[in-house]
Parts: sequence; C-alpha cells; structure tokens
Amino acid sequence: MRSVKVSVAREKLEQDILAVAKRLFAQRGYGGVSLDHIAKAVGASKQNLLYYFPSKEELYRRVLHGVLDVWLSYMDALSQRPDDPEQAIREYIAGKLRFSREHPDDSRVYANEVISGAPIFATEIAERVIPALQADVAIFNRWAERGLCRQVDGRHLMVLLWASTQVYADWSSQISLVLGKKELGDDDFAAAEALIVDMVLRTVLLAPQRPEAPV
Amino acid sequence: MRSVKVSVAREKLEQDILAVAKRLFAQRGYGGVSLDHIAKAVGASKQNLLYYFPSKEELYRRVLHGVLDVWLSYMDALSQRPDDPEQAIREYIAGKLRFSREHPDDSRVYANEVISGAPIFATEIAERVIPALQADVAIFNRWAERGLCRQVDGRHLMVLLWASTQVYADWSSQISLVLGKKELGDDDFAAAEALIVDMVLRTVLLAPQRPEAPV
DNA sequence: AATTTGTTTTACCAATTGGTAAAAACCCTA
DNA sequence: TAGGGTTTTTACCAATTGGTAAAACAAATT
Repeated sequence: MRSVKVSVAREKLEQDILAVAKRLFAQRGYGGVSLDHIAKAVGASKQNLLYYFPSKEELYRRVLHGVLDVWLSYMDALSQRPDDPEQAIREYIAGKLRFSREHPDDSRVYANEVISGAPIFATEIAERVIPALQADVAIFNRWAERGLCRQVDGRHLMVLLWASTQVYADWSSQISLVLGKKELGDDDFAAAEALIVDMVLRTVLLAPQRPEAPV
Repeated sequence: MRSVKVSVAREKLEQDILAVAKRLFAQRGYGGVSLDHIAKAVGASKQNLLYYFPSKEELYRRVLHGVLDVWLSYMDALSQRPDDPEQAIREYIAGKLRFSREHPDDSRVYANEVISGAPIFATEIAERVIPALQADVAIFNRWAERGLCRQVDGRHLMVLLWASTQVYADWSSQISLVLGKKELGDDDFAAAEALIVDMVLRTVLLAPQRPEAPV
C-alpha cells in the first residue's frame, strides 16, 4: 500500500515529463530543447526534473526507448499471417500507417535520431530493430521459396515500406501543403494506404492479379 | 579588377561557411549547432562568421535556400519527357536517388526542417516546392487523360517517390545497418532504383507489362 | 510526537549561448 | 607611402545552458 501510492504519484509525473519531452524533442530535436523548456511545459522546475532523470541525455534515452517500444509493436504484422502474404502485407502497411497517424511524435523523434546518424541509439537499434527487420525479410524469403510470392529484395522492400508509411508522420506538414489541407485526415491516410498496398501487391504477388483495379 | 579580387576571397569564405554549416545542421539540427561550432569547424572566429552573416537564423536561412535550389534542380525530370511516361519516371527516380547519393546533407537539412514543421521555411516551401510538385502531378494527370498511363493519385504517388528515394540519404545510417555494411555503395543504390522503378511502373503503366520481370 | 523516507525548492555554479562595439590589421589604389 | 575601404581580432555582454548541494517541505511508519 505504502510504496504503491507513492510510486503512483511519482509514476504520473515521470510519465508526464516523458510525454512532454517526447513532443518537444520531436519538434526541435535533442539540441533544440533545453531542460528548462521541458520543465516549464510540464509545470515543474528544472531541478525537479533532474530528480527524476539524472541528466538530459538520460531523459532523451528514456524517451527514445519508449519510442522504440511503440515502433516495434507495429512491426510484427508479417509474422502473424505466415501463410497469407497478401493479407500480411495489407495488415503491415495498415499498421505502419496507423502508427504514423497515432504516434507522429514517436515517429519524428525516431527520425531525428536516425538522421543524426543515431549517435546515442545505434546500439539499441542494432540490437532491437535490425533483428525484427531481418525476421521480416526472412518471412519474405520463405514465401518466395514456397512459391507464395515473387522473389524480391526483402531488405529494400522493407526500407520502402518504412519510408512510404512514416513519411505521413514525419513530413505531414509538407504533405498537408501538397494536399492543400490544414492537416491530414482519415481520407488521406486511406488514399495513401490504397496506393501503397496496390503498389506493393502488384510487385510482390505472383502474376495474375486483379488485372486493372483502380488505384 | 579591384572589387573582383576582394569579392573572390569573400565569396570563398562565405561558401566555406555555408558548406560547413550545412554539414553540421544536417547532423545535429538547427538547435544542436552553435555559431562557435561552425566557426571552429571552418577555422574562423565566431565574430568573423557574424561579419558575413548577420545572425544564426540568417545563416540557416541561407543554407536552406541553397538546399532548396539543389533539391528543386533534381525535380524537373518529369517535364523533360512529356510524351514518354516510362522513361520520364525512370529518370525521375534515378535523379532523386542521385540527389540522395550526391547531396545527403542537403537532404537531411531539408528533412530536419520539414520534420520540425518548417518553422522558418514554410513560406519558401509553399512558394517554390508546392508549385513544382503540382506541375508534376499535372503531368501525371495529362498522361492519364491521353491514355498513356493509368489513373493514379499523383499527389500520393509523388509523396511515395520522395519518401522512397530520400530515405536513402536521411536514413542511410540505419539502412547500412540493415544491409550489414559500413555505408551504402553503388550496388545498393542500383538495387533501390531497380525496386522502386519496377514498383512504380507496374502501378502506373497500362496493363500488359513485361509479365514476370525479376525484381 | 518523533523519525524516517521521499519530494520539491532555493541557492548556486562554471561554461556556453547569440550578439555588439570598437580597435587593429590588412589590402589595394592613388 | 599615405589613405580608405575591407576584413579580422580583441574585449565584452546579458541570458541561458546542464548540473550540484543543501535546505525545506511533505508523507508515512514507528
């Protein structure tokens, strides 16, 4: 009872800090945010913040860690349908686009880190992302072996899948401009999903496909 | 003669500063770089730097401006071949990948700015990028009207083309990890190009295409 | 009520930030 | 070689940076 109640309050503030820090890091990058910014946005003092997190870098690391958890949780669609490439791909793309829609800041924090050459998170990426990804590539290869899909370079295909789905989070400001809207809506994500799914299935599935489905 | 020689020296240092600043902004974002960093990297004093550029933001703006020039210069491939969608698309993708290969820092600076919501460059993007892009979309529409290609959502297709080509600059650190290499080589860019071209042509061109070309 | 534990605040700190003002050095032409 | 413009250096500045130490406060246990 004791430690529970205390840690609930502590947990609350800790989570608040992490959430606010994530938002700010997403917007302005690691170097563009000061502890004071975060503290003020969260309604606490900088020193209080340093009570919960020993340093700025450690706070950033914690944010990144959470981001990676979310990111990976949207990446397991392929393995869920080991016998149905088409459905697996559909769900994978839908899931990744949902990630962009529901967690744009997570996507941006991750993108910022990667663009910077992953100075802080290279190890964790190598240990957690790369294996997950290689598992996905292996699934493609198995499908190809079993004659369920065409032989494709799974690695570059995965890169394309990331790129074309996460762009709807990371580049949303510019895509909005292109589409002439204030911000992206359900219809835009639906249109993106339709196009990406169509393209990938055309490329990956064996020949005789719905011959002239509208894009 | 007089003012020429002077301005040559001036031009030289000015260009050096811009080049170094671009590299650093690409790596660590606007907020992650100080004037002192840039000055030291360029071998001058901060005050000297401020003699050439009145403020940090102005320097950044100049860097961005140059980046946008380069970016746009790789974007006109579609209009060069108004009657041949296939060739136009091939050249567009090849050009954008060449941009990623030859100007990764430009790509990263641009990506950083867009991810941040383009706080400084929104106007310039709206005035220069969006029109260029809409011109490309219009080209797709015209092709479709003339029966030269299928009806596609040109806007989302362009987004996909940016995303899948620029990712090879912005995300090169992670893609290298995926491919198990120190850095990306010609073969990787060739493989990427083959996949993207194949996917897009399958989607965009009218039905009877090389039925089972290897990816 | 006293004490222990956990949390927040106050008071600092040295280093770095973007930027200014003016002096000094440099370079070309008269 | 003197003078005038251009470039660089020196000397500052107030504000902000990430971080420490300790005091004050609050909460729970004894």
